[in-house]
Amino acid sequence: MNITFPDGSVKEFDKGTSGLEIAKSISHRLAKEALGIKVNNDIWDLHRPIHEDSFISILTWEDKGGKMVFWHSSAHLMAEAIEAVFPGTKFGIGPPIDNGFYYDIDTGEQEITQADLIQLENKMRELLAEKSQYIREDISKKEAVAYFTEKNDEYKQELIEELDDGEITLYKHGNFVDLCKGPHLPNTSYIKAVKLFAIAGAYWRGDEKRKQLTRIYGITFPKQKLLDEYLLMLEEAKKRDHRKLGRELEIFMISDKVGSGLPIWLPNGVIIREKLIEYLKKEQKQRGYVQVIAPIIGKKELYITSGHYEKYGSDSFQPIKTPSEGEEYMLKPMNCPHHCEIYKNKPHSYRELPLKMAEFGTVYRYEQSGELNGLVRARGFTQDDAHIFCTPDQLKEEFLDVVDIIEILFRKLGFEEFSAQISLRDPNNKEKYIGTDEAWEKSELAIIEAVAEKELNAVTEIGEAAFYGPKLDFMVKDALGRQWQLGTVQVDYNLPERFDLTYIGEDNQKHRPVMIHRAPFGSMERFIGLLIEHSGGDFPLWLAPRQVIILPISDKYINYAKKIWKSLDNNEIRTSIDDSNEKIGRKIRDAELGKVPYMLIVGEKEEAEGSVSVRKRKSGDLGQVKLDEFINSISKELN
RNA sequence: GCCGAUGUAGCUCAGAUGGUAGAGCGCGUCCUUGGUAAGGACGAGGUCACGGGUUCAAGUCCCGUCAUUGGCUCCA
Repeated sequence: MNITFPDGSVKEFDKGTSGLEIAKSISHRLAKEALGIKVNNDIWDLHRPIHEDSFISILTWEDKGGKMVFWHSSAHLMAEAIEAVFPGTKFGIGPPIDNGFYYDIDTGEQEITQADLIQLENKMRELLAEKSQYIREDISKKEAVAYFTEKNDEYKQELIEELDDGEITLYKHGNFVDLCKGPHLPNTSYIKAVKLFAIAGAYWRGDEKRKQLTRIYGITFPKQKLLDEYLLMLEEAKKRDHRKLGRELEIFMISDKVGSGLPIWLPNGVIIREKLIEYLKKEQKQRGYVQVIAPIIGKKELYITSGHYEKYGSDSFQPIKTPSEGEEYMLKPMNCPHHCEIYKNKPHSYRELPLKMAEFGTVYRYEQSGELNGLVRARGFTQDDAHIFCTPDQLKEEFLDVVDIIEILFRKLGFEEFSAQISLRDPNNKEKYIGTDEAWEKSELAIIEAVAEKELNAVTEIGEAAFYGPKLDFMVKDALGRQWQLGTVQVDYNLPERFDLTYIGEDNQKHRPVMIHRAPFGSMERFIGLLIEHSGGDFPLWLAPRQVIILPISDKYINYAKKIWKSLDNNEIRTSIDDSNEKIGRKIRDAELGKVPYMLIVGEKEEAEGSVSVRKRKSGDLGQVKLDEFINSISKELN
């Protein structure tokens, strides 16, 4: 049979040759590193014989597929350990995930706690040393049902029910047998380092109404060194946690007494926030957006009209009642209903469209308590919202313009790597959505074409659209490679309908405009939370709350420091003076930990020459320059 | 909302088996007036999240509430 390699070369092998044998024929090293083999479009066990002409690639730790095989096998190993330590445990599912694997289990009466993880880890180490082979076995549905019925494992039984006879396989290793389609490592000894992390509850099959199982998360590696690096990375992430840095750098606070999920912006945070807003406003103004400001409450009827009350009313902050009239007002959960009312304030001609209405609007949503997370998930937050009212024909162009803004913003903030997700409707399930086929086709096409034109790296998800229109979401990767969902662009046919929005067309007839909702940052809170973690608190100069700090060598030079401060302040450079009674080394350390981009050290020499000694955050001493020179260069940097 | 963990000074954390609270950092005062990542001395800070209960006695044990946190579910 002919085996085609990823580089296109073809080599002949005997029928029944396994992936491992093919790897060996290439190099000893590859055979050692191989974890699985991709045969055509499936991943197979290395030991599984190949009988037909195939395209193959050998998967190692470097491949995502290789890691998946590795972690899937690790999940089985953990299951074996669990069964040994907690006999009678029933098993749900145990898949690999982006960083490791988990297994959902039901230990019945036996309670499993954090402390047991150590024991399980030890058991896993013991088991992997046994070098048990992972053995694949085809089994009939009847046999499979019989096996798991006897084992009294109703979860596996349920999974089998949904499979067709003839496609059921078991994997055995050591003392553990699992219903599993594989693939797996040749044997357990590939796993060299084990770490179990956490116990969590997880609903069986993700269904809130079903039993909650115990989920154990773990990660394994083929080398101890890789585990050490991973743990180090986790520590780094912890250091960058926006909740920790947000407190230390006095960006925001949360007070139990004010309410959970309600971040309060401190002066340093306000500077960052206002700078970002200023930048986006400028960008929007150039593109013809107009700013509006709506109140943060609105009558309940407004949200009944918009449909939000019906859908979210009972899970929202409940209505505010007026003292006498018996009217009910709600905290606004979205800005769009207000903006629709603004649109209706006067009749519109097609000549005015697109109308781009922007507001940094603060909204309140009663997020579930378990979801709250610093700035990243809050109950009160400010969207960098805008609604574009346009004709269907203008949709694509407007979409492109929005994508353009998002790109510019992300680049400006140093997120070079970002991707997008196109969410379309499920054409087999049209009743879930509102709007005509024609409108959907037009708007989906507009998004797809806009994405293609911008050459965005996008995935398409069918059935993920909102009920009122398709959308495009943007994801960025932060400095540690973590994905965050940020900006969103959504097409909406629903609200124009509900609010009966119209414009007069060229034909002198009334037409329905289309609305685009868009928020490039998503929310100021979420975005700044991400920015904190991405930058580790080392904000770019233009956003840094304190841009320059003057460090006098001793208090003899405080007067000179004040003079410098005045010059910098006149140039709108955010400057402070460390007039504490400390030595220069200490002042530098404090400024460094305070993440101030520039330190100006001034003493006898500097005062005599009208200069400053510049020290840059993280890079150190840049030498002595004239004050004017420094102001020039920093102003240039800020351009 | 659900499962697990946690809640002690502004921050980070110690406080076996119940006997009336401690460190480092920060803060204040004083000494020191210094040249590129921590100068020194002294001092002030705590209803041990809150509410009940057990006990002669609770930071410590039990119950409840609130909050934080790791997940799950949800996310206009």
